[in-house]
Amino acid sequence: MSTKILDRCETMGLRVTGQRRIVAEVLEAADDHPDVETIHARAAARDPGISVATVYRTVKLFEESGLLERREFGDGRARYEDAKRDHHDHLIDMQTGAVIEFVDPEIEALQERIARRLGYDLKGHRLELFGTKRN
Amino acid sequence: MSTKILDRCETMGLRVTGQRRIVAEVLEAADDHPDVETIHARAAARDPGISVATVYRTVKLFEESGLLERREFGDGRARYEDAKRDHHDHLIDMQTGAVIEFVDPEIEALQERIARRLGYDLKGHRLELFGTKRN
DNA sequence: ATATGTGCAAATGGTTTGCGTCAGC
DNA sequence: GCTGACGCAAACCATTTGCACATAT
Repeated sequence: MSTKILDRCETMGLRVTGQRRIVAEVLEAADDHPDVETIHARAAARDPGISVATVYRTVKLFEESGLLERREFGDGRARYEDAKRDHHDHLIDMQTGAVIEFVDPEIEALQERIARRLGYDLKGHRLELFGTKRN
Repeated sequence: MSTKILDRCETMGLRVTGQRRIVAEVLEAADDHPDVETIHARAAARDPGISVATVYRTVKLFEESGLLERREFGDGRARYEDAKRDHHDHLIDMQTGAVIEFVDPEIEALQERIARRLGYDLKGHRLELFGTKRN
């Protein structure tokens, strides 16, 4: 399967509209973690007529279809990124809002180990690990 | 310093009102992670006249004073817990909303190590670690 | 041709705030 | 008594939704 969001969109049998094409391409090109307002701004640069409501509907659809992943970093708005990127986690500076991406195999093991330690059944569920550290 | 929220509230020089006393006691007694609506419900059981606005103002004040810690688990509402409890982190089941508390010294080291690896200055900042795992 | 997507504006849900009144110190 | 807290209702902000019209297939 192609790595492009738009192609996966078609593969999923979703209708390909002008707006969806643009939202897909915006997120394809993004190397950050844009919120809906930002996605809309970037999309509007290509099609000034696109509405925020459509962006909201589109990212929600894409997320439910597994094309995008929704992130919530505690600032009240959702952020999105291409689901097909290599797996990674995030470290957020709550003072500055800076987002640090990283990959650490230990986290994966840790999550599974902790859940297992507590007798928790993992099948089909998504687990989010929230760790806090004050310095 | 006493371990009771109310005492720390006084120590901080905050005015002790009937409502603040109740909110402090509600969170003192809580062994879960109540959101504002829940805190208000529990508080209203003692003083039916207490308003949600006051609960919002109080938990915010307490958080800024370091008496409480605010948590956001991705469901759109903030949750609070006593800041003086032993340090721990959280694992959330995004399907059921189940909150699993755990302590794991590796997470601490991991957070510091990752930030350091990236040349990030930690001083005075609070870092949140967000890890995702699908099963 | 028909089912589905879009834009607009109104509605929602959590949280904040202005204002007049009340209470802690 | 003065400063700050409370209750109420309106305001806010991110997100969702109803409806009339437009468009992909």
